[in-house]
Amino acid sequence: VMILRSRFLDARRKRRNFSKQATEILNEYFYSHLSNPYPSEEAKEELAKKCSITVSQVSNWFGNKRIRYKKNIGKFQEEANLYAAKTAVTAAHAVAAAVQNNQTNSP
Amino acid sequence: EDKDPACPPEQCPNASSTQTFDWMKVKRNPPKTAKVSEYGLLGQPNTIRTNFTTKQLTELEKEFHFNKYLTRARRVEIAATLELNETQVKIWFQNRRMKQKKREKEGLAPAAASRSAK
DNA sequence: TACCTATGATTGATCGGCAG
DNA sequence: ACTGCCGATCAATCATAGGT
Repeated sequence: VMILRSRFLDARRKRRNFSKQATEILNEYFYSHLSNPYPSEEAKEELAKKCSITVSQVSNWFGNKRIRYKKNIGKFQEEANLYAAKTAVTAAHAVAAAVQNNQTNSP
Repeated sequence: EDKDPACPPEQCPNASSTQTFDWMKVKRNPPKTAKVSEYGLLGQPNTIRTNFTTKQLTELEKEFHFNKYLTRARRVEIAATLELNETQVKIWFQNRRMKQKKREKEGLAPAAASRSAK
């Protein structure tokens, strides 16, 4: 096949892993939205800013994460529980705040 | 901000671990790049990702720089020349346009960022 | 150094929605 | 009803980074 793959030998070779904190932020979002891990364009921009990476990289990360997660859920179980527990608290607080806020201004 | 459509009122009373949500079950239909025609025994309709050759990509790229959009006639011509079906050529141009747009976007954001940093 | 897994990026093709 | 395009995503693969 002469490995026609050498057709572009692109930027993929200069790949650098994201920082530990960036991965932390992305995983927190992913697992706290495990029921629907599809951040909106706005959410992606926010994540990109927090992680100091581009929106495309955020998209790539979620794309890879979703595919790899469902491919082998068991392998991510530990990680899932870790983040689920970590974010369950903040999520609960957010819900509580939302509920209270909803009560104060309900027509 | 963002809402969680799944489980509004009371939830997570059980399930120590995570459940399997719909997005995890999503399965895409295999590519139908097949040419329904002959394939005697081994029913192997090209249900796999086509790997374009360097020659095909070079030609497509050249055509793209000439015209971002294809006309029916041009598409037929190119498909024949590169031995690809019209759908593949059409899809290649669509993906190429998206790629172009993404590049332009990524190419302006950094500039704006450096300016705001000053 | 060799080998294997984790991970970011690329890309042909699919999905849903919209316009003509 | 049918077709092309867009935007997002999928899914498989590439090539490198990291660990043993």
